[in-house]
Amino acid sequence: MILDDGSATGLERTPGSAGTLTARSSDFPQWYQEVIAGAELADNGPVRGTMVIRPWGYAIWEHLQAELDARIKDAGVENAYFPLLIPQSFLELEARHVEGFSPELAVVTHGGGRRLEEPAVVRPTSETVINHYFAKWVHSHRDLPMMVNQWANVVRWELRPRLFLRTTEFLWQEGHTVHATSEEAREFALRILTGVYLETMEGVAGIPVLAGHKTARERFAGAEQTWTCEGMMGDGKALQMGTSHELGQNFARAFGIQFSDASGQLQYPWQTSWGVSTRLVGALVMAHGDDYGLRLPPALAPSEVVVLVVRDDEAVRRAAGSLVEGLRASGRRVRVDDRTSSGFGRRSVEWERKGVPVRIEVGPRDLAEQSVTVVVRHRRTKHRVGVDEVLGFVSRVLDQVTTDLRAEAEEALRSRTVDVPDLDAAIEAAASGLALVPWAAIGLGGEERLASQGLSVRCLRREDGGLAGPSDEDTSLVAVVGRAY
RNA sequence: CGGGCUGUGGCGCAGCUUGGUUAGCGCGCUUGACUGGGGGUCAAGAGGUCCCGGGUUCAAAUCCCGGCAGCCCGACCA
Repeated sequence: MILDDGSATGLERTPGSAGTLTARSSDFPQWYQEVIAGAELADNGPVRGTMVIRPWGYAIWEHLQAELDARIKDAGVENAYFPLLIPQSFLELEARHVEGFSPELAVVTHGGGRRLEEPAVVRPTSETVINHYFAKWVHSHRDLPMMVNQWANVVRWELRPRLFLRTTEFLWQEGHTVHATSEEAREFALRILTGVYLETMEGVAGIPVLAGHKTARERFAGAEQTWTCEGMMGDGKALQMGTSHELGQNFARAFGIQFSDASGQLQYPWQTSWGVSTRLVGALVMAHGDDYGLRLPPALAPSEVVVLVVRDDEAVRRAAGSLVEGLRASGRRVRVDDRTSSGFGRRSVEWERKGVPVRIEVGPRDLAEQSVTVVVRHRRTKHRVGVDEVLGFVSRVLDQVTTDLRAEAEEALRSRTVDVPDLDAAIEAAASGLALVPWAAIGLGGEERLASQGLSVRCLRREDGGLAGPSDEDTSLVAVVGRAY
C-alpha cells in the first residue's frame, strides 16, 4: 500500500503472519488475526479457551473500565467484592438459573488435598452469592435501593472459545441491585443500559449499537426481561456488547430476600443485574480495525500520541522532549519512541498496528524546516506541521477521531441493515448483515427456523428504533435478525 | 458428542505418495558492518527426541499397528 506521500508500508509483506497468536478464530476476517497479533493484545492461555491479555490490550481494558466505573458510580452504585467460589447448592436455588448455567460450570471438587463435602463452582456470574448476602443485608424499605457492582473474573466452560469474544475465563463488571418496586427496577435497568452502556459504547468507543430487549428464547437464565446493546462488526455479524436484566422477584423468592414496607408489610423486592466484559475490547478491534491494525478512540488509547525519534541525534532528541512536555502539559497521554536501534519502518508499523491515534515523527529534515510530521492513524494521512502549531493541530485531530470512527461505523451499520417484510426475506438479508422484520412475522416458530439457519433475533425494538414500553407483548415490535458471534 | 484435519528448531511450513548422503525453507533470534523519513542490505552464527510406543527393514520423518495431543466446522454462550 502506498501512502499519499509516496512512501510504502510493508504490512503486506507478511500476510497472515499471525505469529504470536495461534488464533482459534480462523473464521474471523484475515485482518482480524493480523490486528490482534500485530497489536500484541492477547495470547491463548495454556488451558483451552483461556486468554492471556498482554499489556497493550489490558491498558485498553483499563481505560474502558475507568469510563464505565465513573458512570456506574454516577448512577449511585458502589463497588464491592464477593467470593470466586460458590457452593453448588446456591446455584440450584433458582430453577431456570441453574438450568441455564449448569452445562458451562467449572466445579471444584477437591481442596486441601481432600474431597470437598460440597463441591464449589467457580462463579459463572454472581447472582447467587450476592443474593445470599442481600438476604442478610436487606430488612427495611430504608435499606433500598441497595446497589453494588463488582469488577471480577468469571468462568464459563464454553464449547467454542474465541479470543476476546468468548473465552473460558473473562473479566467483567457485574452490577446487582434491589428495589422496592417493579417500576423502579425497570427504570434502573434502563438507566444502566442507556446512561452507562450505550453512552460508553457510542460516545467513548464510537461503536453504534442497537438497543432493545431479548426474546424469551434469548433471555438471561432467571430474568424476566433482558435489555441488550447489539453492535455490528466489520463483517456484518452482530455482537452482544452488554446486557441489563430485570430479574423480577425470582431471585428474591429463591434466596429469601424480604423487606418491611412503610406499612410494616413484608415484601419481596424487585431486582436487576447487568454486565459488560472484556468482549468490548474485541468489539473495538472488530468494529474499528482496518487492514493496517487497530484504530483506537483517544479516550481508550493507552497512548494518544507517540513521538517517534527518527534518528539518534542530540537536536532531534531535544526537540522531541520539548514536544512531549508540551503535549503532557495540555493533558495528553504521550509516549516517546526513541528506540533508534530498531529501524524506523519497524517502529512506525508497530504503532500503526497498535492503533495509537496520532504519531509525530521528529527527524533532522523536520527540524531543518522548523516543523514535524504528524501522522493521523485513522485516516492514514501525513501532515507537515510547523513546530508552533503542533499542539493545536494534534488537539483538533484527537477531538475529531472518535466522531470520525463512529460516523464510519454508523455508515457501515446503515448500509448493511435492511427492512424486510417477512421471515424468508429476513433469512436472505441476514446472510450479509442485519434484517429488520416485524416481530409478528416471526414468532416462536420463526425463531426456531432462524436458528436452523444459524441466525437469531438479536433484539426487539419499537418501530421508531426506541425501546419497548412496559408491556412486552407489543405487536408492533420490530425484530433485529442477524448472525452473531 | 457428530463431521473434517494436523503433529518436523521459538513461530509458520516443505519433505512422506515411490524408505537411502549431513532433514530443508521463510520469519524470528545472536554478532558485525553499512544504513536509518514505512517491517532496509550484506556477511557470519546459534537453534532439532521429525508427538509417544511398538513393528517391518541392511536402513524409517517417510511404510504398518496402537496410543496421545491439538486445530477447524456444528450444537452451548457476556
